Amino acid sequence: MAPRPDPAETRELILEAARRCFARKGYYRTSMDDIVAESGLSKGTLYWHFENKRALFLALFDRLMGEVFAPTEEIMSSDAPVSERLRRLGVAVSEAIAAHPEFAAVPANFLLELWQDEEFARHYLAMLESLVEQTEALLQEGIERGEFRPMDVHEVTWGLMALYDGIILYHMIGLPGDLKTRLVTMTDLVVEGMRKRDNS
Amino acid sequence: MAPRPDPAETRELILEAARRCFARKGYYRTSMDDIVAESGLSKGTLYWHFENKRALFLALFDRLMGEVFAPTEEIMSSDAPVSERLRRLGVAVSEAIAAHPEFAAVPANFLLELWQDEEFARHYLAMLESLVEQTEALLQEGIERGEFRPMDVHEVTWGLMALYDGIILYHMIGLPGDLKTRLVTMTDLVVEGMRKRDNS
Amino acid sequence: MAPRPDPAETRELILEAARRCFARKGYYRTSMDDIVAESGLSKGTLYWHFENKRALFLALFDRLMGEVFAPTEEIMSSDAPVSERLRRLGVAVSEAIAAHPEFAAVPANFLLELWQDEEFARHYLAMLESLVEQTEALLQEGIERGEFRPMDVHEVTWGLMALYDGIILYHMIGLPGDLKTRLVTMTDLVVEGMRKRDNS
Amino acid sequence: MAPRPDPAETRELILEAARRCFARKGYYRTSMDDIVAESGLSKGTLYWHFENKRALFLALFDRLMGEVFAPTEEIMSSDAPVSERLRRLGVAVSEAIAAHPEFAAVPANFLLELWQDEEFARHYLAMLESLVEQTEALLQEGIERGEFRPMDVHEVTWGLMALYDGIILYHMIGLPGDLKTRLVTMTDLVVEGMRKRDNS
DNA sequence: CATGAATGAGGTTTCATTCAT
DNA sequence: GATGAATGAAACCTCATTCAT
Repeated sequence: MAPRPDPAETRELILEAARRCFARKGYYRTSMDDIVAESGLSKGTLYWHFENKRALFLALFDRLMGEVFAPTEEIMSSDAPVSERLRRLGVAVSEAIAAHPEFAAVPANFLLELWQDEEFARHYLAMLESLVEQTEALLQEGIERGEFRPMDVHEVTWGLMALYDGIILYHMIGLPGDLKTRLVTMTDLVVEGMRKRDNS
Repeated sequence: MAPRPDPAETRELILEAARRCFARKGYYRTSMDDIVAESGLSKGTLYWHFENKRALFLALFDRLMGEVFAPTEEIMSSDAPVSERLRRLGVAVSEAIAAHPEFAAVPANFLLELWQDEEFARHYLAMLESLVEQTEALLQEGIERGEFRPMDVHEVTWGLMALYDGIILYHMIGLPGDLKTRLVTMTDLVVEGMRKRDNS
Repeated sequence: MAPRPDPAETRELILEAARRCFARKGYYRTSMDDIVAESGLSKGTLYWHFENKRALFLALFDRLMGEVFAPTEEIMSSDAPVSERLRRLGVAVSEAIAAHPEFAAVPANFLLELWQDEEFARHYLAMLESLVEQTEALLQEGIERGEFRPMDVHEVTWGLMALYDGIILYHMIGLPGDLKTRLVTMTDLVVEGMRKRDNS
Repeated sequence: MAPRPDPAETRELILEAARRCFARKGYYRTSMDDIVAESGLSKGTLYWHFENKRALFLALFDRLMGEVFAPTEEIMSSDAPVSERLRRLGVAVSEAIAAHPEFAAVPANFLLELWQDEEFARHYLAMLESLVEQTEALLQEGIERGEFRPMDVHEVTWGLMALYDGIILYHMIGLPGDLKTRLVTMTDLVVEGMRKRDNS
């Protein structure tokens, strides 16, 4: 007899296949048949595990965001100087992406769907907001410790997010340059820009 | 029969209708039928003026990028301090986008939905590269004038591009915050980070 | 829902519907919608079983050619006089065509509408060549047995093919006359023309 | 001022362009736009000279058939032996085709349309019948002169037509071999098959 | 006579989803 | 749990034809 397959494993196979497909061709250009072919499973199985294409994408997104942001919490709560912690964040993110080179495209795709899709939008914002809160607290700490000048912490936090997403996006679409170098360079510049000057 | 319309005007009607549609629903979710309905023209007319959906989008993209980047040249070649010119760039871009609220989504579409498309990618890169060259020259001038510390001009230029695209993207997808404020705030932070310190 | 039908049977239904449609209107004038209507199936089903219209036609063609040429091998390898075998071939072909009155138009379609198509041409040639080889061997045997005068076997074989296809074509397009009579009459004339004369 | 173009010349240009297009791609795959491009004229001009695509094709067909069959009358009414005249017919046809290598495909295309198009059918049959009558008379003369055995003249005439069309068709679709050789070889074989034997 | 933009019905194909087995 | 054939709406695109200039 064929060994009865483990459902959790099947789910895994689907997610991995979907990850490869979405990374290769994006959300719209990936068909369920593509994922069927990539996974070696059947169409019915896909629909048994995931309600529809969107739900499959959403599940994948959750897991990917988890992997990318897993190290952040630890870094943020260390007691190194804030500027040092920010730089380490850049390094951590770039390493997470480098470790999964092909999956990295998915968040960009996600934004695509997000934009004008209520369900997605709520989902993504929730995720982003927790990250924003942590970063705001980090910057605030920097100010209180006297590392940074006073500033609009909320504004700069969103600016940093946008900077990171922009750099990651450029990386995904194959623009030239090294991801880690660019993340660190730009983080350092912004950190330097925030730093308290002796004469100020 | 109806009096013969001016072909150039027809082309315009199509582009405007397409702009509204793409801004509303994105590239993939907009069908040629949507544009037909929005324009009030016939499908044959659309295909008479544009080879296919992709070509229509590309034509639209070109024109939009032109509008957004039209003011940059003038700003870049002024003789104000480089840091001042950079800040004005941010202002100019945000105003161009604000002036055409509904069209602005199109470039984001381009990046998000179409980066898998070789033809599109080449097209966009060509456009970006000219901007990169100008910016590199600007930063170089800043260093030579003693405004900025020495740095890897190429790297920072791409980082600035990514920063701008990230901020614009966040704006397009409706994340909270004011576009101009954010562009200026972040530009200033980076400029401050590049600035030559008295004691360095 | 309807009880699950047998896929092989579905394929059969499609082929039969296509056969009727192509016979009625030819390849180009038959739309996939025509075949959908004729088969009572859905468009998706057609495309599940056949990659595209061309592939459907090709599959149909293969089967029809198979039916028409099935009896040839047996006839060719009998030990009757070669001239007798050639005449029997004509009879067999005309009977195969008469047995499937409505399908017969498809090969004509093939030749007339699709000879510009590389893929089709290759396909047809492969089929024809095996037939050509057999016929060449047959004529050669006729010469060696002293039934026929020496001749350019290759040239005459292709001439016979063309004769048959011409006659079948005229039959398909409804020109007057009886298929079998004409095939046999012309075969006999050519055979007579090849025959060794006592005084030569 | 531009010299006013001669309408007859324009008509000629259209027919020549159409000939090239139809020969290249067949009737259905040739679009009016193809002919517009090939001719360098405008769509309106095509429709001013010809009512529609079909009428254009028909006009072209007439002229081509005229060119191919122009020499037949003279040959048929010579007083050479009938067998010799038949052979000359084959030569004449092959030379007419060789002289216009690219137009030759059109008659085959014509048959395609003919098949199931009443208007075309009438047209083609009228042309063919005049040829059939001449050929029947020729064969009859051959019998009366004692060159040929008695036979069903009508049947053999249609058989010869089919033979010629088959050979021409094979030539058009690019099957191997030389057109003239094949026409002559097969004509001779059939003539030989009709010839009165000394001992019969 | 000539032009070419405009038309719209109709073509082929794709694809997310369902459901009997 | 798993399968894969079946569905049909909807996508993109073609093209013969018209007609105001």
